[in-house]
Amino acid sequence: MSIDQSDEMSIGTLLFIAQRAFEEDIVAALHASGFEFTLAQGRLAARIAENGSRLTDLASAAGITKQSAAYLVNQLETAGLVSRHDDPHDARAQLVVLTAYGKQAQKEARKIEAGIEARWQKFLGEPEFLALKKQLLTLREQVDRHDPTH
Amino acid sequence: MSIDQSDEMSIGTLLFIAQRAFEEDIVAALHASGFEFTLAQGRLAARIAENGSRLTDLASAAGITKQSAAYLVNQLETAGLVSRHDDPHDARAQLVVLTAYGKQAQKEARKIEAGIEARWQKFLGEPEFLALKKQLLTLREQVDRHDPTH
DNA sequence: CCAAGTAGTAAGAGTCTCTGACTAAATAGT
DNA sequence: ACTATTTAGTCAGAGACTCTTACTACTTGG
Repeated sequence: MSIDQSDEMSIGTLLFIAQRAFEEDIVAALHASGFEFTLAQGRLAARIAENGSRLTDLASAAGITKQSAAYLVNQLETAGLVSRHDDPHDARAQLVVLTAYGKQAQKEARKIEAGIEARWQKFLGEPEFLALKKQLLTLREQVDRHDPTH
Repeated sequence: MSIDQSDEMSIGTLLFIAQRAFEEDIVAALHASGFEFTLAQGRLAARIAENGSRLTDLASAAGITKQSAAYLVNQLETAGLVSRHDDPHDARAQLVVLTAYGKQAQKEARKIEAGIEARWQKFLGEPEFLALKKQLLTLREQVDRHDPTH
């Protein structure tokens, strides 16, 4: 975000435009495929690990409070996309796990994502697209305070 | 946004992480400099042209409804960052213009932005950083439905 | 001059997020 | 073991942002 003119667009604004276009395309395509969820729900669901994730970890990964994460997990649960299970190793904790339906949504989301990436790769050229991803990955290592590898 | 594992991070998620880090850094730095505004206010203010912008154009550029834009402009006006003027060429329209204080905030925001960009450039290397910006700019031409050059 | 389109407002609801305060379980240091 | 601290999650309430629907006023193109 910035306060500047549109003809001197900052990298923040450029990231914003690309990022939102990506998200909107996914939500629209998922909607067209019969899956109904919101941006915030999707962002959280995207961070659920294969064998389940703790609420606190999801919140941290998504960069929101655990209260906000709980709100979203409740909605995903109501929608039948995730279920909660007690963590066998910690009686305080739960594991949020994708249901079969949730995994179906995940599969569809991945397919849609791959389609968008393929389209973008065509716009930019393959080497440029791969370079873009690589640079964003490098950037993430520097800026993501929730990066699990930190 | 996606539903996938963190170790197979999509470009959407990577864009999200970088974009949010950028915005959060700016808001935090502006706050430290004594300017108080929110992400949404800043995103809108960033799109106000030198000689003023119409509410509808701001809304379109920011990708929100004109009602939402009006809500944000009201807040920016209350905070003394912008003022509204009648458009001399169209009695229906207004021009939203940065006040002197708003321009001061703009100047500060640009300085902060430049600092973040410099830091990122150091992380990535200059040619890689410039390539990143160029690729994002190309992407914008393809995906931004609100691009004025479309 | 009239029909259609455009700029902006008004009211109200929905979504997402936060802060502050809390319970219960785990853990570290006596 | 016992206690203090930390961690996982919940509850309640408020605030920020956005949307939809409906409207007024002005402009523009026949």
